[in-house]
Amino acid sequence: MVTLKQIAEELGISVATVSKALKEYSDVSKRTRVLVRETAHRLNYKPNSFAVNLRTKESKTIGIIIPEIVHHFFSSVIKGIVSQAEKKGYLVIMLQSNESYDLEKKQLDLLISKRVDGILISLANATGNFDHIKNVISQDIPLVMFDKIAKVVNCSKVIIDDRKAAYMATQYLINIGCKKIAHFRGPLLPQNSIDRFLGYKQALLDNNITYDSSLVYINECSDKSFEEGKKNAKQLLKDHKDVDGIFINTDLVAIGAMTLFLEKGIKIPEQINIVGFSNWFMSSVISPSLTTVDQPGFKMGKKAFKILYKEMMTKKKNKNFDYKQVVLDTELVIRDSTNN
Amino acid sequence: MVTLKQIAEELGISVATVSKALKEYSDVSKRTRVLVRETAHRLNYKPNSFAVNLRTKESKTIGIIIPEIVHHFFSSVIKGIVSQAEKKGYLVIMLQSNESYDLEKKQLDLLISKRVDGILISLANATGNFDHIKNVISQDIPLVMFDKIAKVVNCSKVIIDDRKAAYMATQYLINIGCKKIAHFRGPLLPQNSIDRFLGYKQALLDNNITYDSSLVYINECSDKSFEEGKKNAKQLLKDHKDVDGIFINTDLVAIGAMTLFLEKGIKIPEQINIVGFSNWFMSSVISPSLTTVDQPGFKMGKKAFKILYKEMMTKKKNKNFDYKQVVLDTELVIRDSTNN
DNA sequence: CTGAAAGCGCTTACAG
DNA sequence: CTGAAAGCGCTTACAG
Repeated sequence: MVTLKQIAEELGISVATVSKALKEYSDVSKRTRVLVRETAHRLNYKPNSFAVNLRTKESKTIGIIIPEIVHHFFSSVIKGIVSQAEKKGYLVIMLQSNESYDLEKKQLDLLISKRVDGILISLANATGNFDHIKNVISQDIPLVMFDKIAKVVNCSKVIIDDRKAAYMATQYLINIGCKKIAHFRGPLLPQNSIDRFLGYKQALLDNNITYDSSLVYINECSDKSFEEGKKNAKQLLKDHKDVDGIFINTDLVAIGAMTLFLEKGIKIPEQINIVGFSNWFMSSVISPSLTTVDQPGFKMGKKAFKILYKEMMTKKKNKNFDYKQVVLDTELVIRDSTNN
Repeated sequence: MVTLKQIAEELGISVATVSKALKEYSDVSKRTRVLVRETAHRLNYKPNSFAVNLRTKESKTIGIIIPEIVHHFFSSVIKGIVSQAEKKGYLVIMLQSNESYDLEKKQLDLLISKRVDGILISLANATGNFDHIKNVISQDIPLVMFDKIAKVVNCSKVIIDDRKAAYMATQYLINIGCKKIAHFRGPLLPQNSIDRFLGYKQALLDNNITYDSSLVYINECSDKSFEEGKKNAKQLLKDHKDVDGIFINTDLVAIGAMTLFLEKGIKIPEQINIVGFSNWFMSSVISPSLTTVDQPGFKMGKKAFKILYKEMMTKKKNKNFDYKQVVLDTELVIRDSTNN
């Protein structure tokens, strides 16, 4: 590999001058600058990033930790992050926590050891203690949480208003005439699962519909969403034959539920109205197509990187930054699984 | 950040000894070793990876370039790579070529500049010239291609036998009695698109069915697969009303086609048998479920990393390595979209 | 405008 | 068993 030294020797000048010429410093003569650049190009010189990192104390690399890669929403977020990062000359290291707290913690350590310039993270469902995150933040390493966040942690965040979105979805079911509305919520722990549930509950209360906890179904295992949807739907039919609407935490679970209903000959939306959450692209494609809350993954990824970038730049100038919380808009996409 | 120097000063010994103690070198007294380790732990010492990289000339990082992140198959491959890499202490930088040759080339340069220890790549559809890849290989940087490969490039590869798999799929359609079998192929360029087409063609020939090029439909734009499936299906109905089987390049396209047929009241599999390719998880879930070729993404990712790892280790010992080509098994998963 | 020098934080061959 | 020294390849403050 070609080094500055070799270019310097080739031209009979010093390494310092070569370095400066390559960086377009103004205190190098035009002649030298041109000569150096030509030689560098001819020898196919590429700066040794290891050395650059060591000197500048930056890696121009960020890390991202998500619970699950094989997931339409998360991969959209990643795409948003990677595309934006590339524009700014940053590379992205990807890690998957597998919804495990221990792994998440270990991976955070890994990224710190690698001395990434910043970290983007969406929490694992199993994460209930946030000391590992706080620890990173207290070291002044820029960190932005997205989607699955911890409200109690003080840092920048990019989210949607899950509560409001769930409220709107439930209100919509009420508006089209549903009287008995069930809710399939996700696992207990993650904040957005909680918020969607709270939105559902609030909408009922505001419309003078008594909240009935037996209408709320939990699905524990998030990597078997489709199956869980079927299971919950089956149970629902046993428990409450007269339910006429369901607000479901995630599209894939909703699709599972719809599949079961169709198998059982129950008509959607005539007998049961269904609203999902996430606007997974399959949801527009299945039959009947699914009414759902659109969750802007790509946009979220872009925004999260932008905030992180600002924090990294501010830190570089040794200034302090304020934490920012961005709430992205969601939209209820009305399709054929509800009776409109 | 704590450095070796600080530990050394704390204990009144040299940096060299601290370094060796931390690395469990045998020529350090037990007492010193223990002392150093305790102090390092107490001060929360983390080696500066920038300095380590510069000295050891490795980054313990690999790069991966894929055409598209938001894609079930590719995200499965990534998951396989990331999980395997983590086991061996490697971090993974992810880049997306967006099916663009120019981007792919630029990103390869980026990774080289970052001095990653190895590269995994699946080619963009637009890539027809392979000099950028050959250039990397000629620099002795370990590189493994997977799934979308270039046959003419001499390097390690992990693939499935697309041709054989397509042959089996087509043969199956023939076996269940199809007389006029169409094929929806992908874009023209990528090797696996070509191979699947050739497998289809060969199966026809071996069964004395005349190959008719008007039965082969191209879909150009790979990020609108579902729509392209519908479009091709529509065209097919106009061109060849009597087709009784279709072998389709990708599940998502197949699902698009099925959707159109169902809309037009055509019965699957009674009127048309459909076989897809990839075994996307939705394919088992839709109605009718889709017969398809299972393409083992997670396994492919793991295998690709393993081969890359071996090459990196061999290179480290300054030995030469032979290129390896691994062909993973595929399986025809028979479901309800074919008449069995 | 150019270059010598120091230093980033580590590792390792070598001397003692 | 310990440590001084050199060096990985850069960047930048400083002197001239």
